[in-house]
Amino acid sequence: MAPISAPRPAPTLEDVARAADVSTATVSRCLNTPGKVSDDTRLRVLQAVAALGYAPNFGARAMVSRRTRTIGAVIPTMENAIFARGLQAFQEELRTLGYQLLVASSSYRQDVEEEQIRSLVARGADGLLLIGHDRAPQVTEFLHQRGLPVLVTWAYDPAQTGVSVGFDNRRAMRTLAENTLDLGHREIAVITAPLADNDRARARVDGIRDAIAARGLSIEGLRLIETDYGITTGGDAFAALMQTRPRPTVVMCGNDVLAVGAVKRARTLGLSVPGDVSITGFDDIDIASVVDPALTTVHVPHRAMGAAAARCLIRMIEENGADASQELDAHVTWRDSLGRPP
Amino acid sequence: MAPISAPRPAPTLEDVARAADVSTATVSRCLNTPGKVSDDTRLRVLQAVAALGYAPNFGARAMVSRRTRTIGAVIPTMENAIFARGLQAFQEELRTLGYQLLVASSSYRQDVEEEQIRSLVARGADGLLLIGHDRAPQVTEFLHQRGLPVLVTWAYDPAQTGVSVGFDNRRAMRTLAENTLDLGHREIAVITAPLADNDRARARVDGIRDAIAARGLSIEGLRLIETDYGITTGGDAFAALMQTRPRPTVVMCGNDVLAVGAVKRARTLGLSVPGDVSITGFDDIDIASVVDPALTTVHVPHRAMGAAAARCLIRMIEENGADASQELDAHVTWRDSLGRPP
DNA sequence: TGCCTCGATGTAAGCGCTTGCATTACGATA
DNA sequence: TATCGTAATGCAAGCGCTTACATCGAGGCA
Repeated sequence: MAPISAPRPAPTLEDVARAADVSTATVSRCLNTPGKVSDDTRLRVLQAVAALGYAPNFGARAMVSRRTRTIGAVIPTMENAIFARGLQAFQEELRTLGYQLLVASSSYRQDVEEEQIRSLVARGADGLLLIGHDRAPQVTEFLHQRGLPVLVTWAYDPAQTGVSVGFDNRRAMRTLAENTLDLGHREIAVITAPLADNDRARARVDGIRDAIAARGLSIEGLRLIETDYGITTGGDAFAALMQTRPRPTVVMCGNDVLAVGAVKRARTLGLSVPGDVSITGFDDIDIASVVDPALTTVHVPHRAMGAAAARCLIRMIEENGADASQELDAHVTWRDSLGRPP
Repeated sequence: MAPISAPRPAPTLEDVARAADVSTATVSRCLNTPGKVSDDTRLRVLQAVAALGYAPNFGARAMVSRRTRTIGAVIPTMENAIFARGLQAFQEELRTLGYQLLVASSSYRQDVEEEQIRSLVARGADGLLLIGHDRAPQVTEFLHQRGLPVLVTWAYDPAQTGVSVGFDNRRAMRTLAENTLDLGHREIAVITAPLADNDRARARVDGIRDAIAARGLSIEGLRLIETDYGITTGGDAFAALMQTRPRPTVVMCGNDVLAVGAVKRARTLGLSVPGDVSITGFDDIDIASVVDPALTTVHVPHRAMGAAAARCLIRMIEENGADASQELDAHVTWRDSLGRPP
């Protein structure tokens, strides 16, 4: 049992001022605008700061300066590697810019997201990072009237208003689908995350439809299963699709995790990939190259996106301008899970 | 371009008071201690609150109440699935308890961790979640004199002071090593994350040594490579170990990512796992069961640990007691990468 | 020498909120 | 009817900080 010592109250500006024998204003200036203070005063003050272990009180500073140097982010879940990785880069960049990250996750639920957004705003976040465009109008309205800088990421949709840093999910998936069609596939099935409230997932499916339509082929035969994020759920969806007739020659998955589930299940079912059936992913997370056969997927520059988002958002805050949206490249990465139809 | 509307300043308590024709004190009471206000006043005030879209100013409230309902967490990196998953659970539990999560990452660097800890404290975190016990004494001292509740997790070491919620890395790895020895392995090699500043990594290696020593075998021959977290780095280390003579019959890895790298490289080198060489992991993240052959590893209850940590920390804060440490079970999960020596 | 300029410092007014204490109005009690 | 207790409300201090403005002193210049 550690000895119980009365928690010493944190030293205040006034304590420092007294120790250095100056006014609180001077201490404040030392810390914020060192140029306005003479060298020896500054030295004295800084020594007092160090001696007392002084750290400015966040609440007080926030109240008077109307800034918190805190950025709020609401992501669906950290458990998904694509968000974790991008968020890590976002946070690292934020740190170099002198900001902290306040994170909340919505578990892909729009109502939770709204609650989290309001909470972050109430906590004085100077800016918000949000994933995708799908959002109730009253939330957008709320944010807009608060005049709070908001950056949307993990998506870049020219049709949407608002600043975003991301990639074009629809176009990227369309390219992959075109490659699939070029190989001769005609029986296409899709496994996707639930489409409601998820513009990225919808865009990816739309990309597949675009490719099919552009070839003058019929969209009718396109089989599609929506299922929750997970390796097992992906496998189950795959098994179900393999029961349909004519049997799909390729299963395009909305993300790598579902695709990995499909690949694993294919092996269980005694199907060779891509010999009997091809499978594609999306995101290019680690797992995509670990699974056997390695996934042909769409590579998304998660880290670059996170870092770019941080810079863009801070620019919006500090130069309070509506920064321009930024599109990053997401390209097909060829590995082994996509081949010619049997 | 969205129409530029001057950001309306957030309404204050006083605005609400004026609208409801009461004093600010009454509004404050309505929000915090509704019982002390008459029914019709309360109704009037709440209507005004809704009409104005009032939300209390966080800084002001924090300053006067000395609470922020914010928990700070410093983790090595979100990119590592084991932290991301646990943190997600931690955050979800926090949310149900009415707290927000402030996250920082240290990139496994002690100096960065210290900086982040100080920053979180300055921001008024009501409590801190930290990973592992390794920390400069001045940091522990700082935290202690601040009287701030601190919970250590991802580790449970009976020899350490301070409250922790975690598992015994050393004992878990010792068990796995004993299983390995039981299978007849005598040429053991180890790939680990850098040991400096990482008590979990050291504990795992010590667990292996314990097992060997307990069998009366010599520790001398134990080959060990420290390398950064990553699939590729794990593979490189594996390749290097395979050059040593006598060639290891088993490579025990400090975590699953390194182990996956080793397994993939073994295939490249034309070695069969576990026919020619066995490989073990630690953590049991998704990737462990995706790789082929699937990893024999130590299963860590990341989600349960995160949730338990949240409950424990909040208890420490709200009942300001030194809660008891909690040990969770981490057990060996048998899959295919560990077999008899050739 | 006297006046002005300018850099360094101090003074004090809030920022928006909570809360101890004072005040008010009412019904109950004697 | 005079007195008192009580519930509801208001008043105002103060949390720790930033910053506009006032003050002071030391050169520089005529």
